[in-house]
Amino acid sequence: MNPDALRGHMDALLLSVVEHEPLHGYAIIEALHLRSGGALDVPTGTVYPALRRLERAGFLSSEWATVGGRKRRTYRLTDSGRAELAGERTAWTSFTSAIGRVLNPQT
Amino acid sequence: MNPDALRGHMDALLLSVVEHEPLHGYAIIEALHLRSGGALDVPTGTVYPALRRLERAGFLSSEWATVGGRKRRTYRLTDSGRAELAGERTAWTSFTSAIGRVLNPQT
DNA sequence: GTCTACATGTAGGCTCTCTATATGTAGCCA
DNA sequence: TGGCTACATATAGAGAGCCTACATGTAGAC
Repeated sequence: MNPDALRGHMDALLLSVVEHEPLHGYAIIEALHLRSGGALDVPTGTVYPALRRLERAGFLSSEWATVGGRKRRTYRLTDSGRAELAGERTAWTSFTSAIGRVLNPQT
Repeated sequence: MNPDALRGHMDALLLSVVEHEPLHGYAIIEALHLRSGGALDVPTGTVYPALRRLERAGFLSSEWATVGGRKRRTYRLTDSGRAELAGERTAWTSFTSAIGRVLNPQT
C-alpha cells in the first residue's frame, strides 16, 4: 500500500477503531490490521503521534493504565470526536464516489 | 474536499483522464471537474507539476501545439503509463476496500 | 541469559499538494 | 483605448503528515 494513499484518512481510521471501545496504541494498530483484512500495517511512528494530535484536537481523551506490569495509554472517543467521525464517514463516501467516477466512468 | 485526501491518488486521476484521448493541462483540469461531478477542483499549481512528474516517470509523453493562437502542451498516455494506470486501478480497489472495512465493519 | 512480544515515544526526512505569483494570448464590451 | 474574462502554462515556497530509524523499558518463555 502506497503510504501517501493514507494521507488524510488516518484520522478517520483511528477514530473509527476506538468508536465502541477504548483502546491503547498498540491495540489500535492490531485492530487496524485485523479490521482491514491484513491490508493495513501502520507503523508506530505514525500512530502514536497521530493519536496525540487527535487528543490535542479534542477528538480523543486518554488515561494511563497498568496492565500486567506494562503501562498503557488508553484512548477514548470524545463527543467531539464522535461528531468528527460522522463527518469523516460522509467525507469518505463522497471522496470515493468522486475518485471512482473519474477512474471508472460509465460511458 | 480535504487536500490531503488526494495524496497518492492524483497520479491515477491524471492518467485516467488522458486514457482515451490526449489532453492539455487546462483541459485535464476541466475533465477532472466534470467527471467527478464537480467535486474535484484541482488547482493549476498541482496539476502542471504533477504532469511533468508523470512525464519524467515515463507514464506520459507531451508535445506542443498551437490552437487559436494559444500554445498548449498536450499529454498522451504511454504504454508504460497504461500499465501503471491498470495497477493504480487495482490499488484503488483494495485501498477503498481496506479503509471501508475499518470505517464500516459489518459486525 | 537471550529472544520475542508487548508498549510508548521522538527526531528527522521525504514528498506531494496548495497558495500565491508571474506571464501571455484572444475576444468581448463600453 | 482600456478593462475584464476565459484560456493556457509555469515556478517558488509553505505546510502537513506519514515514514524510517532509533531509543527505552517490562514480561514471559526457553
